[in-house]
Amino acid sequence: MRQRERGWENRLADNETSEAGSLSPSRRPELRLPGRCSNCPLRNLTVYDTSRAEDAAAVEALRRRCATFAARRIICYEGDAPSELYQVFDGWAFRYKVTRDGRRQILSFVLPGDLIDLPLLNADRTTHAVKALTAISVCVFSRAELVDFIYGDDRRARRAGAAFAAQSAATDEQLLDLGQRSAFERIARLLSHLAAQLRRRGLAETGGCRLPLTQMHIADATGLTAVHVGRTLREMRKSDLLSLAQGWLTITDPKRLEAI
Amino acid sequence: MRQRERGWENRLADNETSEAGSLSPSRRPELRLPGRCSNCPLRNLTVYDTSRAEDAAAVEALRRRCATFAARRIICYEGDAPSELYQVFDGWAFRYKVTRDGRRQILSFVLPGDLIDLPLLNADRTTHAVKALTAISVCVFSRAELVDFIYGDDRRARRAGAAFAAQSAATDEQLLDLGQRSAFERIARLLSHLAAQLRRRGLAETGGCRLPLTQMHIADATGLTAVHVGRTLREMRKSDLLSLAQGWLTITDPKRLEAI
DNA sequence: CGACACCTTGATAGTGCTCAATCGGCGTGG
DNA sequence: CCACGCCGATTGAGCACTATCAAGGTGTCG
Repeated sequence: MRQRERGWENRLADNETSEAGSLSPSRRPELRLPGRCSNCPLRNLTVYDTSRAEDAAAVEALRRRCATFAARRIICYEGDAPSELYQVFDGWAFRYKVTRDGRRQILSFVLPGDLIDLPLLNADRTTHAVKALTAISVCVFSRAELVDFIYGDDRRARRAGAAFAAQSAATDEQLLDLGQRSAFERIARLLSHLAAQLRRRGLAETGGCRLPLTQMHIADATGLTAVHVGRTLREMRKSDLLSLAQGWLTITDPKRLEAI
Repeated sequence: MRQRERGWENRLADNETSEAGSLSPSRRPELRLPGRCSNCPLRNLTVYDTSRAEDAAAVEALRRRCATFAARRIICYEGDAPSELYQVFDGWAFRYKVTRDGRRQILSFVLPGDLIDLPLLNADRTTHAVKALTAISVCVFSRAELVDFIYGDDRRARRAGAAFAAQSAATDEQLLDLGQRSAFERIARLLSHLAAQLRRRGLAETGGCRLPLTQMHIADATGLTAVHVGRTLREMRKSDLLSLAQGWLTITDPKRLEAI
């Protein structure tokens, strides 16, 4: 049975403030902070639709404040019943679960525009922990108020439902990946999926995109070990499929990648 | 790369009518059909709450008809946009996805009381196929009507949301299982989880419960091969943990099982 | 400069897969 | 009524994929 010693990452306390690893200060992009909802670049990517001016105003009135979290900060633990909800504006986080003997599974990465822990709209306890991957900035809402806002109007409730359906489709894909696909396929699909997400949010450049994942994160997301992820990534680089180094992902052969 | 020849099961046409495998007619329970919603034994287990008489009447008015499907009948394919929704009354089904080269992942088993494909409340295409495992009986609703009914009242919409949250928690657990746990653990947890579900629905007896799964189904649900499932099941039997034979599951040592 | 995180590489081991054969049960058709 | 076909379970032998263990290298930060 695999049993992994708790890494340093798991020992971090709530007030950990160190920065993300491998980027030199010059290459580390600075954290952007949320502004007005009405011209938010993410406004048509969220659970609530703020493309109409009155809705944008309503959401902005609902927003309690903005906040930031340092990289590696644990945002919530499994079983918490937070009274506030966070919506990511900039930076990355991830949702994960841990077994009793310390093995970690990353369930999904949370990107700008995503509500951290969507099911909290309909349950009062989280079923997984969340951690900031990079420094992140978020908009903060009262859970009760946001829930009432969304369920106060059936158009909004349906849109939230659509977000649920989308997330459910994504996790179904993940189950297929974890259950049936090889290491090579899993990693290829994870990176390809993340690149697509970033493109949709306008966070990718033509030469590739910033991907602040360590091999350990990829390993925990795909159910592999970091060592094996490293080897597979080398294979991919050698066969000119893609390359991932220094937090930068370049997809060399998008066609072949899609075919996997 | 594993590549599995399409088994006979995948070749079945829509109108397949043969019965489920290994039970002799005497042991095969007969299929029960739905009656009045007001005294439905499943009434507090569904997406809509019919414990109040008026709600029960509303749902019953909404129900178009009852229907049955033969075992092994494919109920819908990935990508379908059905105009009707089914709620299982008796029997088992399962949701699954298939890769291009024929590997199958069972996403979940659908038990009495479950709406087949919950996300269809919020999306118009399915992202997975569904197949009857045994013969099943269902209540049939118009999708549009049921959606309007649920979103027409925010209490009902919230309850449907809670169903979403519950399913999301379940699939998160599954991701942890598939990504991080050994074959032994996965099988133990799957069977233990199914037994708990059946107990909650009053479908378990003290000596165990009926489990109409072949080793192939368990394999596809856990991401293993049927051969390896067989070996692991033998180990479990030998160590007096549980036994599964002839469609009957007996949990010999519930305590030790929970500890896994 | 040292500590630490992260990546890389090598050697070795093990879990679970593949291929193949056998056997019993059930359904079908002569 | 019996033969045959087919599915599902079981077992064995061999191997592939991935994990484990260990060591060394690089870059960043204090």
